[in-house]
Amino acid sequence: MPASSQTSLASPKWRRRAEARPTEIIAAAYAVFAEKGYAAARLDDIAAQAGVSKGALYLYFENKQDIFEAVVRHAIAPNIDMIRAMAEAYNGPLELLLRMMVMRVHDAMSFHFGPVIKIVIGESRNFPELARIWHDRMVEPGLGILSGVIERAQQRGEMRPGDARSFCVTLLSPILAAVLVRETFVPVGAKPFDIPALMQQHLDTVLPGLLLKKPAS
Amino acid sequence: MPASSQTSLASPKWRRRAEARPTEIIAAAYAVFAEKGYAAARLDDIAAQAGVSKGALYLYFENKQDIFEAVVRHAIAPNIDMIRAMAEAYNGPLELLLRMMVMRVHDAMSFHFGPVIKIVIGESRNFPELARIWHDRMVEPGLGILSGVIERAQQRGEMRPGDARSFCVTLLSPILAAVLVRETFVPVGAKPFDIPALMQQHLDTVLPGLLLKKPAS
Amino acid sequence: MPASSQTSLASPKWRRRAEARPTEIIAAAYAVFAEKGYAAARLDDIAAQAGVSKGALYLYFENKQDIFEAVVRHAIAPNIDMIRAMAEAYNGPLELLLRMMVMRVHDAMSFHFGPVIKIVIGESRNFPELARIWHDRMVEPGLGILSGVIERAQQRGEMRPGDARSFCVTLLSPILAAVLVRETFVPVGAKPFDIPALMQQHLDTVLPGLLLKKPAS
Amino acid sequence: MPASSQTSLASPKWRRRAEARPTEIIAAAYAVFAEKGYAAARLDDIAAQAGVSKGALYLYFENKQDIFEAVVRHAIAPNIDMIRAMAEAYNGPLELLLRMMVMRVHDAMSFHFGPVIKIVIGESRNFPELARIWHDRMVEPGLGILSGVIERAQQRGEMRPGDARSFCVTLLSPILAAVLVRETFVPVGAKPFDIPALMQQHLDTVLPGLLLKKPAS
DNA sequence: TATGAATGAGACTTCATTCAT
DNA sequence: AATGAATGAAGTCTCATTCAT
Repeated sequence: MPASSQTSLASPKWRRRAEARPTEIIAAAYAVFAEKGYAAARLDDIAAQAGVSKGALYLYFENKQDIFEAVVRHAIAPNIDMIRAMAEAYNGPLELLLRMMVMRVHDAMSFHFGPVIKIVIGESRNFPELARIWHDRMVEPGLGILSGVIERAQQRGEMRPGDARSFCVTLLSPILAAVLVRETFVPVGAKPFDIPALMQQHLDTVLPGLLLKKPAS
Repeated sequence: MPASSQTSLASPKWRRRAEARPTEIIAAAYAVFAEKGYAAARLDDIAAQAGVSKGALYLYFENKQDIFEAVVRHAIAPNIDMIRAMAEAYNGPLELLLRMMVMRVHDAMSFHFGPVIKIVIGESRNFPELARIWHDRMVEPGLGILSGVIERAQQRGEMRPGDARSFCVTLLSPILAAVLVRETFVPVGAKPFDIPALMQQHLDTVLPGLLLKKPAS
Repeated sequence: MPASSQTSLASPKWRRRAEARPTEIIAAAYAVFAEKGYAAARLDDIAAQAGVSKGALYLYFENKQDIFEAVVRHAIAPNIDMIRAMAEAYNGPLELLLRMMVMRVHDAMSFHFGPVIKIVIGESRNFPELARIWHDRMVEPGLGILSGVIERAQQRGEMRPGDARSFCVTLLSPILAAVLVRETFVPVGAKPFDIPALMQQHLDTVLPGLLLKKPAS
Repeated sequence: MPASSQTSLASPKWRRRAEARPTEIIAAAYAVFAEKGYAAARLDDIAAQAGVSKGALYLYFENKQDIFEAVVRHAIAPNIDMIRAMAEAYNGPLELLLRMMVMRVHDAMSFHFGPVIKIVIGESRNFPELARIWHDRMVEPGLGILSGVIERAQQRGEMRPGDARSFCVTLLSPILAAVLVRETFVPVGAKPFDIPALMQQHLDTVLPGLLLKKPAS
């Protein structure tokens, strides 16, 4: 197929800029990985879904794992940035900040992470690099931001003392549980949770035990 | 945990013990699945770890999925029974019951489920039957038992009103989160949680918001 | 295996005479081979159908091929003997003898050989020994007997001259064809032949061209 | 018949010829199936004989059965078309048409079907689809064409009355018998038939009993 | 004589990766 | 930059045969 000479100058067929390709592949890969899990996802399917040939994947990525790492990075980056920005920019009552941050994490988990985190969890033994990426870029920064907020509040006397990272778990883990239930068990017949209502009730239950009356300074 | 130590004394090479075989295979399979995940676990490895030939697996199980289902059933059965027994037999203060049940779930997750639930989660799309088993035998009964306790306490006026199943999530989800972190992220450098301490602090934070003063009857 | 002393005198459990076993196995094997063909027939099934253990097969037969050879021998022996007896004992008009012999072959093919000859044909490349048995014990003797009858009739001037073995083919091949059609194509929708009627019409058509008026001596 | 002789001149190692591949594979498969039968034919051998890797087979065929079905179709198609064309185009004496059609069938059986029909027969229980293909595309159309010729001749008073399909069996079955003998028993020592001579004698014997003097109209 | 658990070679099939074009 | 035919290693599963009891 000596098409190169013709294509390079005239082809209106391949006008699509090459820079868009990796993103398209990542989007396709997200969909396929979400549906099949890591091992069962076939590069054929990813290529077909992305509208490129199987060989083209290797122009942009090293191998299958590299593609999944890109998917993970893409899913993580904007969300953690947003959470960090929120924590830094906020300037209001503590309770509202906590509620907003929790809901922010909920949105991310619910709409962007669900299928991916399942794979990261399931394949962490075989592909520790995936777990490392997720930890280094999502778990650790996320916990750092929220526990920073908590620690500063503790220093101000607005929160009860205690291990800040554990408080993060108390606040956030229902999101993880609810999303995993939705992704894993609802398809086989589990009664779904109304996740926003669940989180509302959770925070209403938990926050009073965490927050201290601001000392009348 | 190879079974050789037990076998070596009872027989020169190996004695026929048809009844023990399935259990040995399940134990070996648990180990291999825990290490590799579902797809990457090789039947060769399971057979080798169980000390039998590859073909012998098929004397006791239909196929790979059947082996994993047996692993799941074995991991689940004793624990859910124990939790149910505890809820039915108990006859004391509510708070203590809740604390005991939560710690019971923690023990199960921590020592028996961790690696298995990761696989069930990761492979639920490809093997819904696994998710179904887990849901029908563990999630639904477990939630049923605990939410039953909660609802009865609500009727007695000992707990605040609200969706009982959501309260279960509030109580239990830190266990899931902590175990997943331990299994998934600690191996790649995450700072481990002191899970018992975390649970203690969690319950100390949450229970006061859940329990009502028993009306002075 | 010093079990003989006990079994030989007292055992009421194994009263069934050992001599019957091979025959039972052969009968079971006939059924299984007929249903599955050679390669797909499993010794498990043969053993189960015969009501013995798999290992027991090897007490009476060398291996799978040996079992099938026994099946072939059993299917052949009585039939070829009967045909030979008929040809030797007969003492009547030639046409009737020919009709009787053809119908005899038809009965054998129809009721005893059908499934077996299919296998012998299909596996002749892999197991030439099967083809050899069939040829040496069935085809060659059968053709010999019938062509002997024909040649003697030709010498007496009662049949037209020509290659006697080819005349055998003219007489007998419709049986083969009809049985193969019945065994092979009727199960997938072919309109079945009324084989006796077909053979009647065939002989009515063919015999006049073969037989000569006996010279009025 | 390896294809190397053809390939060696056109390309240094091997040129991409996607269109040729399936045909080459079918040719190789024909040879291997003919030698081994269905079950014993190994895809390794077919691939090696076709000069491709094992995996390449699956680029063109679904699985082993699909390959054999392609072999069957390839063997059948041209022959049945030719026979139909002959019956439709012919415009001469009936006896000559019958002789030509029988010899046409003989050529097909003798040179193209022999090994394949053996497998179809032998494996019809396990792979009814093979029998169905053969029946629907070869047996039924073939019988239809020839019995159509016979029925029209009967209506014209040129053939004796009787079941036309049974007359087909009378005419054609020696071909089947002779080819099966050649394929099955000659390799283990059977005296081979001179098939053309056999068919000549067969037709000379049978046709006089089938044909009627054309009424002097 | 009889068992049936156990073996292990070998088959089909899949799919990530490569490479000539 | 792009293709997609081709590879080949690896995995699951089957089953004839063996052997300790």
